[in-house]
This record gives sequence, C-alpha cells and structure tokens, in this order.
Amino acid sequence: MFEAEQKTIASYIQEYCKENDLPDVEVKWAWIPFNGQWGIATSFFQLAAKSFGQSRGNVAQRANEIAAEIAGRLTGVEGFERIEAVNGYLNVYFSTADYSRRVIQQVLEEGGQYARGPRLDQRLMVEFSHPNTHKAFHVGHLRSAFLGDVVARILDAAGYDVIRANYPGDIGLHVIKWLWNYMKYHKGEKPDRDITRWMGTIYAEAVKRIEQEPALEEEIREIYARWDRRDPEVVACWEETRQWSLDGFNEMYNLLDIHFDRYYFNSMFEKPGKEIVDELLAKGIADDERADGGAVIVKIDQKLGLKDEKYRVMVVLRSDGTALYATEDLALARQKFIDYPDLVKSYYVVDVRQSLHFQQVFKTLELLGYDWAPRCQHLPYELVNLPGNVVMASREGTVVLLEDLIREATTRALAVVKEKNRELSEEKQLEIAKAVGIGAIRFPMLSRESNKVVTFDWESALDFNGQAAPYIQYAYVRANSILRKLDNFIPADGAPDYKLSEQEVTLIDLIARMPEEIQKAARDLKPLIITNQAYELARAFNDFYTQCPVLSVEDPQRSTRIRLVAAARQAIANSLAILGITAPQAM
RNA sequence: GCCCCCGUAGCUCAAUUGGACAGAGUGCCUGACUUCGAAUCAGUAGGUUGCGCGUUCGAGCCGCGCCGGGGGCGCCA
Repeated sequence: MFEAEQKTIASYIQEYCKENDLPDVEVKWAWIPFNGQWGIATSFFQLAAKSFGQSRGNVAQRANEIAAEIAGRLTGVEGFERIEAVNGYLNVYFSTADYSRRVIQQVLEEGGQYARGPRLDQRLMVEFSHPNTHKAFHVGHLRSAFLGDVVARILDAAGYDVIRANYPGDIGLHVIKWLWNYMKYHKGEKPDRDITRWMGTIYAEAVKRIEQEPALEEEIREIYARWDRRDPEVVACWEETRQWSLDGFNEMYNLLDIHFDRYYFNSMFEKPGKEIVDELLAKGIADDERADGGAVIVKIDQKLGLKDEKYRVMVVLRSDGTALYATEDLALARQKFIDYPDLVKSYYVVDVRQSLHFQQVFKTLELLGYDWAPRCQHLPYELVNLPGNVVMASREGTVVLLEDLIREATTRALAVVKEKNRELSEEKQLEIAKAVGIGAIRFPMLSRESNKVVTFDWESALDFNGQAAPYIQYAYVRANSILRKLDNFIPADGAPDYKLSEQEVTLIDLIARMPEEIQKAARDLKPLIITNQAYELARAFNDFYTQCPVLSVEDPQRSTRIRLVAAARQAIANSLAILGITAPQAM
C-alpha cells in the first residue's frame, strides 16, 4: 500500500551505501513489532557486519550508527510521520490518518472480495476426506475433511482455480467383511436414521465375530471371490449398502458445509490399476515374483540406482493377482491428469503414516515417464488421538462419533443462545447454535500445525471461550450490533482527521495485513495462519470495542469509527469464510 | 537396523521462515455489566525454548551428537 514510499527510502539507503563504500544489499522491510503506531522497519546488522570486512567490531553499535545516519538524511521525506533509529533498526512510521483512510476505504469498496488475490488462471486439485463406506465416520476423520476443505478455500482465496476431489474407500477387505456379516445375520435390515452409526456397528460386529472364530475367514474369502467374479447377489448388495453410506456422508458434509466437485471411487480403479501394473512389467520397472509365490513389486531404490534405502520396495499387485491400495493409487493419480491435464498441482490430504506410500507411488509414476508425476504432492497431517495416546479406530471401538460431537456441541450452544436471544424464533436459535457449535468443532482442528497430534477430549472440544471460533463470531456479532442500530448506514469518508487511538491503529493494522496473510497461507498450505489472523482480528476488535465508544461520540470520531466497525466486520467475515465458519448475525 | 515427525509457562498452543523484550489461551488470584451485547475486558503470577557442542553480528528456528515420546519400513488402507 506504500510501495512507492518504501522504494524512495530504499534508494536513499542504497545511495548511502555507495557513498560509504558499503556493499549493495537488498532492503528487506518488516513490520515494527510492538507499537501504537503503524510503521515498517529494516535492520542494518548485516551491513554493519560487512563494513568491518575481515576485522572484528561491535556490530550492534555500528548498525545503530548507520541507522542513525540514514535516519538523519530522511528528515525531509514526504509521507511519513516519524523516522527513528533504534537498536540497529530504522523505523519508519507512516502517517496514520492517511494510512487508515486508505485501508478502510479499500475494505468497504471490495467487501467480500477484500484480501482475496487476483485470479491466477492456474488449476489445482485437492483430494481430501476419502471416507470408508461401510464404516462409521468419527472425529478422527474430521481432520482431513476440515484441513482439505480449508486448504481448498485458502487456495481459492489466493487466486487459484481449485477442484475439490473426494476418494471414498468403497471396496476392500473391510467392505467384504461388512457384506458378509450383513448377508449372513442382518439380511433385509435397513437404517432409517443415523446411517453411518449403524453402518459402523455392523462392521464392528463383523470384526468381533471373526476374531472370536477365525475359521470364519474362509467365508470372507468366499465373498471376496464372489465379488471378484461379479456375483450378482454380492454386487447388488454392495451397490445398495454403499449408497446408504454415501447418503450418510452427504448429510454430514452438508451439515459441515463441505462440498466436492469430483468423486473418484476406490472401486473404479481396480482394472486401470492392473493395466498400469502390466505397463510396469512390460517396461521392466516391476518384477513379477509370483512364480516363486511372491507378488509383483517395484524395487524403486534399485531402479533409481540409489545406494541407501529410501523408497524401498513397493508391492503393486498381490500374489493372487488381486489389486491393492497401491495398485489403485497409481491409476487414480493418472486419472486426475487425464481429466484435468492442466493441473499445476495435485494435492493429497492424507495422514502422515502414508508418507512413504505416496513417495513410492509418485516415484514409480515418474519411473514410468509421466511428466506430471512431480506435480503430485502429499499433504500429511497427524492423527487425532484420545487422551492417553489412544488411537481412534473403529475396529477397536475407541472412537468418538461425529454425530455425537455435533449433537453435543450444538446442544450446549443452543442453551446459551436461548438464554441470550429470547426474542428469536426457535428455528433461528437452532441455526445460530449450529453455526456456533460446528464452528467450535472446526477451529481447533485448523489452529495447530498439521504435523502435530491433536488430542481430543470432550472438555476442551466444548470449551467456547478464549482461542476458539465463538470468540471470533462474537466479535463479528458485536460489530454487527452497532451497525444494526444505524440501519447499516455507513457514512462517507469525509470527516476531518483526528489522532487515532492505539486500539484503532492496531485493528487497522491487522485488517491491512490480511491479503498477504492469505498469500502466505496458500504458499505454505497452512490454515493455522488464517486462524491466527482471524483470532488476532477479533481480539483487536474486542479491545477497540471496550476502549473506543462509537455511537456516543461526536464527529470526527463518530464517522470514522463507524466506518472502521464496518471494515472490521467485513474483515472478520472474510476470515471466517475462508475457515468455513459461519458468521451469525446474532448469538 | 534404516527413515520421518514432535519436545516452548502447570496444561493446550503461537512466534512475521535467522532479528528488537519468546507471545496468546486456559487454570489460580484480583477487579469491571444503570454503558454500542460480559460467549467480553483489564490486572497479578508463571520461561536456562529437553540436554550439549557448533555455525553466525545475532539461534526456539540452521548443523552434529545425545535424552525422551510418536509413527513408518514387499502382498492393510
């Protein structure tokens, strides 16, 4: 926003360097960390260190001398309120009145578009969620769903064209076990509500039965064989029950405000996967050890000529010739680029335990000569555990079901909403409770580094205070409440300047940084950056709210503050939108 | 045996990618609703950033070595 002024100062610095025989260095600007006033800074430690050449000297002192000398030269430069040298840094303070007007005006003009990047005309795919049909949907599955959803929202906000893909595991041993249990003990049953929960119990029951009587494995194998030769009864049962799961997932995705542009199903890739295996064999990349009772494998390290083991060996086909996960993943990766040849990146939001697997898949495709292979990237995340480092596993029964969490969170939120918004209709109250409850669930999954384990416990999951979504939503509601009293009439920018308070400057500062935060989040694929930004924004607004009266003061404060409240409301709304969290009108 | 990730306040987590005094929330204690909504705010206390070397003007961040925890390594997904 002050690029021209930054360049002016940079040229002064470079001129100074030339005169003093100092090396030409790039001037890097950073925000001044703490202040009540808006400004940027650059340091001279590097320059000071170089000024000594081979000899040693007091770098900090020298840096400060340089900063002071340059500051002295800049006294006459326009557009800055104050320039100072402190601790080896040159601090440049902008004219806050001028700056704040620019920022507020821009936000109000751009509205929901504010802070979003220009369209880049580059297409990306984000694959995430990939739930298993015929199993329960538990809290552990939320991380991929939310992470992928928000990464997609961030990339979209940054200017990319994003395709959201889902890859449900609709076939595999777990499905066969389920079908076996259903056909043998539950034939004809059908759930009318809580579909995924019911699907989960049938699966858990199957696992238990087989554990108790291992001889039943034989029956499982038989069902698998029938599936493989497309036995009509098995296929029909699979199709019908699979749909129940998908219906259940859709219900939850709608509730969570997650949508997909494209569905790839695991079952679609058995055949194409085997074709790729044939290709691997034909090109001598894969080794067929089936004659010796082995499988079809790719010795990746050997093919690459690596001495140390890195990619190891990947099994691409079972010894009995059936496809496994790796087989299908090879075909899936290819299909994505057949459907969208212009993909700049193909992201896989899958848990960290599959890191080696994806390295193997991508490397094998590279060995096959697919030029798009390097554009595939795994986006790993750590698991959601239960206290005591207990892994959530449907077969162990150590899960917290998503339905239960949503129900509990919504119920708690509803109790508060009813208390505080008695005048609203029940329907409206429930709508708000959902926004608050689900927002509260979303936030903690996004607000930590994805390579850190999340430990789920009911108490903190349902804690709506502090660093949490409801705090941010509340700031939005407060801003909204002020503007509602004015029937949302925002005065034009015409009031004379006045000395802004520290709270106002801080708030404007955070609003102004949004565009680059979004770009940074997109570059690093980190939702955490946006949760931090949203929280800081809310905190700054709450601080402003308690310190700076709006409606009860006279102009020029009144008009400017109303405009600031409107800008803050917009900025908070835009941040929440990227996080997929609803901004309620009241709560 | 090889490889990957984590370790920061009692607890849960940040830290502008190597920069200014390591910051928030939560919990404890103390205050603020007759005010634009208290799901809020203000204040007190809490640190040898697991340990040790090294690189650097400067290290929570980079390198090496330990300690502790988690995960992965040819027919699960």
